[in-house]
Amino acid sequence: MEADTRSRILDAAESLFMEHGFDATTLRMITAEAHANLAAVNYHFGSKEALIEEVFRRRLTWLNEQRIAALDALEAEAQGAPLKPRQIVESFFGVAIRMAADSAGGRTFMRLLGRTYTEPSEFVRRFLAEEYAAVIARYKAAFFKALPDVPQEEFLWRFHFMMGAMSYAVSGADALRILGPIDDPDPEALYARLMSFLIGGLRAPLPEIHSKPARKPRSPRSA
Amino acid sequence: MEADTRSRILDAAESLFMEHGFDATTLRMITAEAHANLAAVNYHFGSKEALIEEVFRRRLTWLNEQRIAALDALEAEAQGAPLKPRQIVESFFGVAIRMAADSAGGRTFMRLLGRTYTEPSEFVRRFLAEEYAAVIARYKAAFFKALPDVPQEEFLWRFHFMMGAMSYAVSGADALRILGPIDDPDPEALYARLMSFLIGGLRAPLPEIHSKPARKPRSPRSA
DNA sequence: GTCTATATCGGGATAGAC
DNA sequence: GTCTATCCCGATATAGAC
Repeated sequence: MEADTRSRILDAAESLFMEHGFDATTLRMITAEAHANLAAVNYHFGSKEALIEEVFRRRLTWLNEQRIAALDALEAEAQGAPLKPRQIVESFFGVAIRMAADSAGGRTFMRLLGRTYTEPSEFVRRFLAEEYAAVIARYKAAFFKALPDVPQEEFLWRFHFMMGAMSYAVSGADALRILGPIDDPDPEALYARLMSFLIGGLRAPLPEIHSKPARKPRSPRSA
Repeated sequence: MEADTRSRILDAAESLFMEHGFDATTLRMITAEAHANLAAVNYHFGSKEALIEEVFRRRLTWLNEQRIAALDALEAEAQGAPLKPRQIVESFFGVAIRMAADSAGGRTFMRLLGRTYTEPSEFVRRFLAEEYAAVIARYKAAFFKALPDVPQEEFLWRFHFMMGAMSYAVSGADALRILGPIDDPDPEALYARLMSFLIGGLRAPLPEIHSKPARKPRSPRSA
């Protein structure tokens, strides 16, 4: 608990960003929680925006390195043969679920990341795209090789859907409570549940793209 | 485009909330976009918080009524027999995808809704839970009847995962662009893709809950 | 119902002592 | 590296004329 000021600020910011969002979180809240002085943020990071970037960078870099290392290991073992989809899914999302299971800030961070992924805030999304570029390229290649029968565009959407399911998975029981009372699952169970679901979705029969022109009643624009 | 002031404010707020989030969106931005006076928000809605609620209410009430009507129709036709999972999924998520396909504010609203669902902001989440209570109860019952072999807790998680996939689906190409360049799909194609994925996930083999104690390398807490 | 003007507050950032 | 004090800005909300 008594890390240096810089780390305490990052921990506090991560937690408060998750709970209140970027804008609603003030530097005053952060420094109060971190038992640091208000001016310390600008001293250590230069600006609030730079602090946000650093909150992501310190964990995301590590996370994606783990993913690439996991893929390296799988591909070395396969000796050029295509991997099983299940292996690829497990290596990509497993690393994330494991981080989310980390009792320290890992869970908080993964929830924050999932929420941020769809936020339209220009500067955060550009930053994320850069951080992800390398790992995405590797996994796309691995998936395309493993699933040659799935059109690439179809696969990209399924990957996107998987990210959505994963994001809600780590966002956890808080959100789920809208569906009704439920226990917070232990991480192993959550991992198993999510993997079944993801593999099921990934391997589902391909859709008929020219499908039904679903009835479309007019939606109201005002009360 | 020349609706009354109240509607113009709701339209502008919906769009700006989606783009910038609740806190980053100021009443000044809203009234400027709506060609209304700054004081008009407080006159028509009383406060920013009440405005936020009204933005959700005006579309969500209708959306969930459609869902219940769709389920009523299916159950009437089935005459007491369990529905097919596919029918239930299509009626719940189909209504949403159709609203998202609406060229007016529907798409904006669905994106906003998906993002808000996992936001921890107390007051919005409580509000959403109330708005959803009736429809969730109905759909839970229908699913439990249709899938008696799936444990209820397992199903709730799968429902939650489906909501996540759906949320990312409507959040659309903006977020997907992190995965690489891709066309904005036409709504029919998106609908077909998502349904395949959701059904595949919902019907996946049940996970082994006592599964592997995934290796857990330590994650870093600071740079 | 719509405007202008303003009260009140709290934000990010910085200067400069220690 | 850490503090106090402060600048400057823009936020929500309201008062009161029209």
